[in-house]
Amino acid sequence: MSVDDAQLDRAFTALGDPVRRAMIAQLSRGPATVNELAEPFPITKQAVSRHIQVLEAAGLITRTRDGQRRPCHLVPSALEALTSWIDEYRLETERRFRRMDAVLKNVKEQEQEQ
Amino acid sequence: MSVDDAQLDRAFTALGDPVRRAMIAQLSRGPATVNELAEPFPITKQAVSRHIQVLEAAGLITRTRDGQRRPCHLVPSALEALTSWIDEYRLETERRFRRMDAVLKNVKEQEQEQ
DNA sequence: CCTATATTCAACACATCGGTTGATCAAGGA
DNA sequence: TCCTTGATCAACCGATGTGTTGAATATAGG
Repeated sequence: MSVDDAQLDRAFTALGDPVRRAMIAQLSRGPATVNELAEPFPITKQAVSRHIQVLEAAGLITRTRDGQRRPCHLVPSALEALTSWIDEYRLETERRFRRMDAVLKNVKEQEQEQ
Repeated sequence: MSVDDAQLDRAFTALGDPVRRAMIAQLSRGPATVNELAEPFPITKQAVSRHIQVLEAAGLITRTRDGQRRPCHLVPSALEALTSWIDEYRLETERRFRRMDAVLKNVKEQEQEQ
């Protein structure tokens, strides 16, 4: 299952900020509200609220309703889509490296036979 | 093996651009020069050169020297560092979901016993 | 030596990002 | 109803990102 290009843009860009990565880390331990997510950081709640909107637009989190609170929840499948994208190219590169190593090994053996 | 925070910033941000992701895809099929990487895009070589500098600063590629050319090579271990970071939090979230499912199942069973 | 090719540097324009403050909206509780 | 709390909206500011053009550097090759 693949995602569209613009969504990959948003997701990778979202992870390119240390505040948002820390939020991801916190949310992996359970849902949290804006206030709870804001607590560790020396920035305003408004700024945190916008970081959350970025994560939500990227599909990395979803939000529910609990009275006046809007808890955030991590979406593991969205994270999985990113690792899939990366792994496709990493694995292809590693395969290529192995093929190249094999070729070099053959060359060496032929040199020894001379 | 973990990387420092600023390097994660650069790497994830680097992947948050469709041009740079396309370059990663191309480099997974083999090394390429600035000119070769520029060919698919309707932008100047200078712009491509800077995209390459971003990828290099992020540690995602390295460059060698071949006469007047500067071929780029993908660094699979750098990609692996990113999937590791993501997987840590994805897997923790999935474990938590499974624990929650188990709890809900227990509640259901207790209700049936009443 | 002279020229062509590959790449990079420098300066600029414009958009987006990440933060602020102040106002606003929505839900709860005395 | 009134006040508090949680969250968001709007306007603004400085920094950064991505593109451009034009000049500079470095290597290859006649």
